[in-house]
Amino acid sequence: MATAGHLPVAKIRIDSVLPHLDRDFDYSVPESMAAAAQPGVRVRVRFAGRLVGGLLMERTSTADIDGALRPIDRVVSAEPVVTDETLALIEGVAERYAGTFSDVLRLAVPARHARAEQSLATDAPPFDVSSIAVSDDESLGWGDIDGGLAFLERARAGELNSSRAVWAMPPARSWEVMVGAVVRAVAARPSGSVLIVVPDAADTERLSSALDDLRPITAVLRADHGPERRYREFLRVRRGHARVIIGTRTAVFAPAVDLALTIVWNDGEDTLWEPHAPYWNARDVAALRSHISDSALLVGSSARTVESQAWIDRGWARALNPSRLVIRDRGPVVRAVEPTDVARDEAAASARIPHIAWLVAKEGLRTGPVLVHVGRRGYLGALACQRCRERALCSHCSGPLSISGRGGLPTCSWCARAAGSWACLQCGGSELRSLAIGAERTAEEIGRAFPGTSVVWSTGEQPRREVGAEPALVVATPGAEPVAAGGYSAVVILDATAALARPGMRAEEDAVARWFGAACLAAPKAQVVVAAPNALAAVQSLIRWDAAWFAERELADRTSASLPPQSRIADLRGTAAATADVLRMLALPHRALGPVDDRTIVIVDRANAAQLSRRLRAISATRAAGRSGDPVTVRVDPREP
DNA sequence: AGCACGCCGACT
DNA sequence: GTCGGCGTGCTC
Repeated sequence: MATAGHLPVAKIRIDSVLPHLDRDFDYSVPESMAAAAQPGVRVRVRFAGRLVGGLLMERTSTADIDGALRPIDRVVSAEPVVTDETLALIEGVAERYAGTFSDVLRLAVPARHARAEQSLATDAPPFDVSSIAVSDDESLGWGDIDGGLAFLERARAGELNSSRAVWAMPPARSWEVMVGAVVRAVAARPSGSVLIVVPDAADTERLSSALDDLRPITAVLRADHGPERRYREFLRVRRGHARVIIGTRTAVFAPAVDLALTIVWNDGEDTLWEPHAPYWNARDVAALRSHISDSALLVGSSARTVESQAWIDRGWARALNPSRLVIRDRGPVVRAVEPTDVARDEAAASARIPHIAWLVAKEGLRTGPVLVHVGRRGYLGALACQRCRERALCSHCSGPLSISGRGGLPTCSWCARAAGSWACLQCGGSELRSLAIGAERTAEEIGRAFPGTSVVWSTGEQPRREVGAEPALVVATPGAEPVAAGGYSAVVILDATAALARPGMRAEEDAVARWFGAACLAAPKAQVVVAAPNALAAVQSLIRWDAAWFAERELADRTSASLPPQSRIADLRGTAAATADVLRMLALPHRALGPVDDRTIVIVDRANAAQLSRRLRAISATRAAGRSGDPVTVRVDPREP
């Protein structure tokens, strides 16, 4: 078999989860494949005697090893599936999260579908960008943001360059309209792609509806589209037919041509975390991408995440906050009510609605729909004191008590001890009650408190996307709130203390994000009631419509506890001996917590952050190759340490 | 991961 | 004398 005359060597990355094989291997390029074997194409090669898949990284003139090379067995398709930029991104993510290239690649690139490849036109269909409709600035919401119109103007002028911004929603505006305005601004330019990453499939639909006139140049990337459609949309991006790319978390790797801007919406959502190794987060991948390709980045949320606030503090991104004037003029009137302020109306009392909340809802129902925001079904098991509603904690380790299964005993979710004779630490009460109950039952009970009112309910399993402007009680769980035409006339947030009492470092931040999400759906100057003590910082941030202030506080707390984002941590899971072995090999100034339950947390300061990732990656490779000791799973900056 | 090569115990 | 134990090492 003749070898290609020009650049006869191909550097191939093998599809393998083994960390010690995560490097390039040299193969010769047969003359017959010289044209097709370009960087970024999928190949099949013989490796350790077996035929395996691989990715062609680059063509070179000489090999790194002596002796004869094996030839590439086959070029699977001449269609490159990565660009120079996404190749660097995938490698960068593997390094940052101490994982393997192939683990990241597998998620970044959908499975090949030959029919999709053949049926898709080679050339982009014609589209006249001058036809893109631009609405007036007043209706878009960017005028409500300090510096917002200037940002939009720079996007229109093609002057975003590598700027990074973090925006928080102003009251009574719609995120898809705001995102849409920026997308249009970029799409109306003669060139440049814009990539928008959203938390779930429903959000891709909301956004693509708002951008309907851009459909010919829009691709939607989501996991539930099926292999053929998924790969076709991916190819439309790769071939440059789509300059507007909307998708869920893996879309952050989309091989956009000439990427100008990446937008991440609602960056605190847990769906932006990849559940498989190496457990990356789409916001942070987008940040890395902006860094690698010098493209612009816009991250936004109804509230503000601690991570994006840290970017602002560090001067890496600029804040685009709602103007205080607009908050005063259009913002909802937010009130905190004690959850123990039980309604005098009997039916409302049985539905656990605080008196003022009941009054506000009743008043709101005179003019339009009222949103009742209830806790998640998943916390059905959580327990609190019957008398003072304080969260019930284990007397042994202070873990949260819950009832798992039917008629089960109250048990600690941390140490698994049964709470035999429980007494409330707050008031000494001895009776337990369920902290939050399901949406369905809540809807029923709430309906009884408002006789003659139509009740609509929406949950994650059975979501309702929108409701009309006519009066109705809309009971919804977090993340499943329907949008109301013209906005809700009132919003009532129940189960607020339960949300704050959830275990985990992000409980308060998550609760605040959910409340802002619900409050954003209110009409201008609408009434919002949150059933939680007024003095809590989380509640204050909603009252003042100041998510940045709350994020600052959380960031300060995390910083003083040496937790990310101002430090970098790694969660090592494995036997005590194995994790100790990894720590020994680390050779980097660090602090270690544990081992507790086969988990050890390693903490390093920001100066050593990149080094920690690199070292852990190398250690994984060495240990896997030597088969020395038990395996250790590594998570860099996990969502919950 | 697989699959080689490699040097020590009980068997046709 | 050999068959095979799985330790160490490599895979272009």
